[in-house]
Amino acid sequence: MAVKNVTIYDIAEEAGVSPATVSRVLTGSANVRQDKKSRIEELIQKYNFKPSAVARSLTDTRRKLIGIIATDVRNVFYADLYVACEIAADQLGYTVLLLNSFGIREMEKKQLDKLVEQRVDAVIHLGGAADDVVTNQDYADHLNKVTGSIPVITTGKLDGTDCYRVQIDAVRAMDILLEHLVANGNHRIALAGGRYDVVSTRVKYDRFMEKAGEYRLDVRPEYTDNWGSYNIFAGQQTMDRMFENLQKEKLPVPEAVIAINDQTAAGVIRSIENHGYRIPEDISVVSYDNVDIAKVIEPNITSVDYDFDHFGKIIIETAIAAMDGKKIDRQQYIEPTLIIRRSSDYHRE
Amino acid sequence: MAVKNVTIYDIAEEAGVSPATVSRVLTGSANVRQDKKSRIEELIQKYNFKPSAVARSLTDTRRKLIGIIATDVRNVFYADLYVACEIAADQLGYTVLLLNSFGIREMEKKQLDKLVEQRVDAVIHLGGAADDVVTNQDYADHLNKVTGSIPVITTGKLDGTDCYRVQIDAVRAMDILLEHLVANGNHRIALAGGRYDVVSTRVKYDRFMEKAGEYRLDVRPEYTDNWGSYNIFAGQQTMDRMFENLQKEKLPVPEAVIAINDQTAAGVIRSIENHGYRIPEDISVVSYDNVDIAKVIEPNITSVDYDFDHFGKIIIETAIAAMDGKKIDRQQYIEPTLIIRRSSDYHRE
DNA sequence: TTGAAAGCGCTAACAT
DNA sequence: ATGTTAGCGCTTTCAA
Repeated sequence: MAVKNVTIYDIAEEAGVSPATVSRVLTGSANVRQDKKSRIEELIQKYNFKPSAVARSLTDTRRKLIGIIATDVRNVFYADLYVACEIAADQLGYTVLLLNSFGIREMEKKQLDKLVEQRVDAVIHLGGAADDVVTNQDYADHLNKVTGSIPVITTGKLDGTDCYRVQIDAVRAMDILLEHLVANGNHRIALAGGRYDVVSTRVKYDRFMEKAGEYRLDVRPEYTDNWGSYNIFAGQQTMDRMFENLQKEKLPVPEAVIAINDQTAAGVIRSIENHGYRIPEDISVVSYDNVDIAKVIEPNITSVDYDFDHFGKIIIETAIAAMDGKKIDRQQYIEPTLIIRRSSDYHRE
Repeated sequence: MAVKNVTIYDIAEEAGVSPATVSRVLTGSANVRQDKKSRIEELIQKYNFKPSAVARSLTDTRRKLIGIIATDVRNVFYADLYVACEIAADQLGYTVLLLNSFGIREMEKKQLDKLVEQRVDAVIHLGGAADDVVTNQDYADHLNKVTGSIPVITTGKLDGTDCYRVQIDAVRAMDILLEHLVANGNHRIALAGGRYDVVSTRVKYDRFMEKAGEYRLDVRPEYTDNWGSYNIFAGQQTMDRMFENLQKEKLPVPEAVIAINDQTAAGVIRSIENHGYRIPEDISVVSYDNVDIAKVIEPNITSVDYDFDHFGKIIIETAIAAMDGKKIDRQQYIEPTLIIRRSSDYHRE
């Protein structure tokens, strides 16, 4: 434990060269005579010497470290996206430092400070404050203090800050779902789950309303205003409540339900089955994210896919381009794709 | 972007004091006259100055950074444990650096090197090589090169290395399940899922066999040797296969199934229902880990809980104690608890 | 209570 | 091709 770390000086001394020469073979920044080079490399092997990234980044200015603030990696959506970022970063020679905020604003600020102290080269902000329909001013102020020196990339939006947005095209995500459902003869379509103050959710809602006329949808608050959360329990509750309201108003059950994500869809499916309806024959169910549960639930769920690998890659590339001072769009969109599965694979008359 | 970072010198100059004094108020390591102190603190506020953890740890030797190598955070088990570690570390003033190995040995070595370069104060190894019933010698050698200077903590085992083990008491975990099942009149008990070369799985298997006589269990390979993986698909396949084999041998279906984890149990449940049996009336199902899916699947699954918060805390405390050179047990056990739910809440005659 | 100065491990500019 | 030197931003003796 108390063993002193080997340094470049130790190697230099034993090899009978200067520290600079050792540094040169380490970085490959300049030519070194073959015999010296071999000698040095042997010593490096012998002591299993790894140059300190800490000392290195003191001069380098570039730390090769990207910070990520995520709401909670225990949520598959963030886990998938985080891993995609980690892999993309690794391939470009960067390391990623993950910090969770658990949806707590104070925590987000604290984690941001931690990243600044670590002198990360860029900050990636997933969820949390970036999800707010109206950005928290206090957080924006806090962010603006660092945004001058470190580029910030987010998948949501942070109004009043100078950040880069790489986001799912939520409008398109709603469109492909509607096209699919309408093409299958569904016109009484319900929305389930999600919070009204989350920007990606709101965009989808607004788009649904925008398209309702064109597609001749049977729009009523009983079908569309079923807010909730993003998990399986909430999904089930939300759907139970919808059934209750519909019965009260003597309205027919929907022909299709668009759940805000796959977990919610799983809950919705449970509720529908508990109420004695078949999926997709009586009611079709579709949702967003295409995470594992969509492939696992019975029936398998039709879901909108974002290609996380690609998503993460774009995020990391944007971060690196931004720190390199390259000109890049402040706003980029991820194209969603529809994966059709049994839960909606049914044509209604 | 190109904005130069504020340093302790800038603050010192503007405050009309020496850098050392600024450092003193930053660390609180020595008294500073109140008026100077206030002046400095104001400046720190004004520039939103955060001392560089990089420069700091160049002198400090202590980086306040703990590295974690996990198999894959997209797996809830690791996500839960990772988050518990992150929280525990944060409370003790440490930051955690997560790297995934995706079960690839080469990747594990590479990630370990990355952590060494980052000069983490300790390494926590979750899964991967630490899960092997017989430790990979190559990896052990690689690890031994660092283990002299950095303490390594694992939840599995790494034979031939000088690491600390904080592990779930797998023997006890099997015992409480057996006690519960036998008390409910189950004697024809099957095992489902898991790989034979994973140490925690093997320990459970061995313990089951050890206890079989005492509990008068109906032991046959058709019931006990149903190896598989750790996910829902594998769970379903494994159970399907078991049914097939039992029918072939004209053996009765089991009264209870112990699945290797909750995901596997979810698959097992699906298979059982597909075969027309009721849970728990015809067959009880129990499993390990007590992650979300156990509370969500219908019927809810009886599962062995490890209290991840506590588990993570012990891991982090062990890491810190080890780097402080304190004497701690090389092997510590996490006590499992049984959470009884509907999937096994049935007394058989 | 405070400042000057050295040092942490590395890289890079400048000489040679 | 290689060594010397300065410097990165901080902490920590050592003096005063």
